[in-house]
Amino acid sequence: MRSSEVASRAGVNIQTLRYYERRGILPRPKRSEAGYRAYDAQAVRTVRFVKGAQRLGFSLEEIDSLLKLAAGEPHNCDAARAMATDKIAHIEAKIASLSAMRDSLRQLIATCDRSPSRRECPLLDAIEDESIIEGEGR
Amino acid sequence: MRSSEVASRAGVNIQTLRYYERRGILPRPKRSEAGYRAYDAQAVRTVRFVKGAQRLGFSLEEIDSLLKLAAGEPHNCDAARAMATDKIAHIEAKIASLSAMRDSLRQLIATCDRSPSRRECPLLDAIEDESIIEGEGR
DNA sequence: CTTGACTCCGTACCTAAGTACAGGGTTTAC
DNA sequence: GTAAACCCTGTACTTAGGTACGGAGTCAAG
Repeated sequence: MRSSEVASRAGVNIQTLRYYERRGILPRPKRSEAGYRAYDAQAVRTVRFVKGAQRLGFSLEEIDSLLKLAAGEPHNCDAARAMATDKIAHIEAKIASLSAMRDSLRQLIATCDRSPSRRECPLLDAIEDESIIEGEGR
Repeated sequence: MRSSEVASRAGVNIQTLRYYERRGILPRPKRSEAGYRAYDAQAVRTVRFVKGAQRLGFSLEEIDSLLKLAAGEPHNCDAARAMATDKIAHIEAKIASLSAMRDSLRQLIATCDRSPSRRECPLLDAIEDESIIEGEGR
């Protein structure tokens, strides 16, 4: 697959592919005789994952570490488990905040026939400040 | 409460408060005789919400619309309900992706005593491309 | 009554994550 | 065999979301 095909299938710009390659997020693909990049189908999946994870609030650095983890790095099982456990904690914190937001909005829907100031939507309190103590989210 | 207190309580820079004010995300607070900003406790909650929502992948523009919704805008109940319903759909899509990511990582933990290449972690497929058809996420 | 710690404003700068451009080679379709 | 439509590289620009800087006013403590 050539650059433009991967790009259009994954819904990104061609330059973005090069950018990800430079960042080490997308592996350097094989090249044709003329030096053209020849991607496999995996590349599309990877890029889609990256874009999706970004929408969930992950930085490229975090996404990079998720990709490495999914690819079998680190080799050491205990280390891999520890990393995965840490990621899961972060993810569950996000899920908890989102669930609380959803519940607030449902409450708004239920009470929105009242005067606007009397509507109930405790959205501001939906997000507990769970920073997870700088345990770094790399 | 003066700027520095709000900033430190909410864990942001003072300049960030001014920036949010300019963006219309934080309401212009009352001023002291000398022109100093005098914030109420609500400001801290608002800023914390903004930072939390950003970690969940919302842009300031989206966050602005969530804040308005929570504050009783639009007045019209049907319009407010429609907006809230739309937000909920977006939020649930995020929750679904995050849940799938978490499950993938759990699977990794369960299978990580195998050789790294034999570990199972379908992380790349965890995020369905649910863009919600440009239904705008304002 | 001055020193240090705060505030104001406007403007300029920074980082992350792209995106575009210039100047060049390749491939395919007529 | 040449134009359209690709691709390459390196470098420069852009956007969102801040952050810092300069010059000036304020206020409490010694």
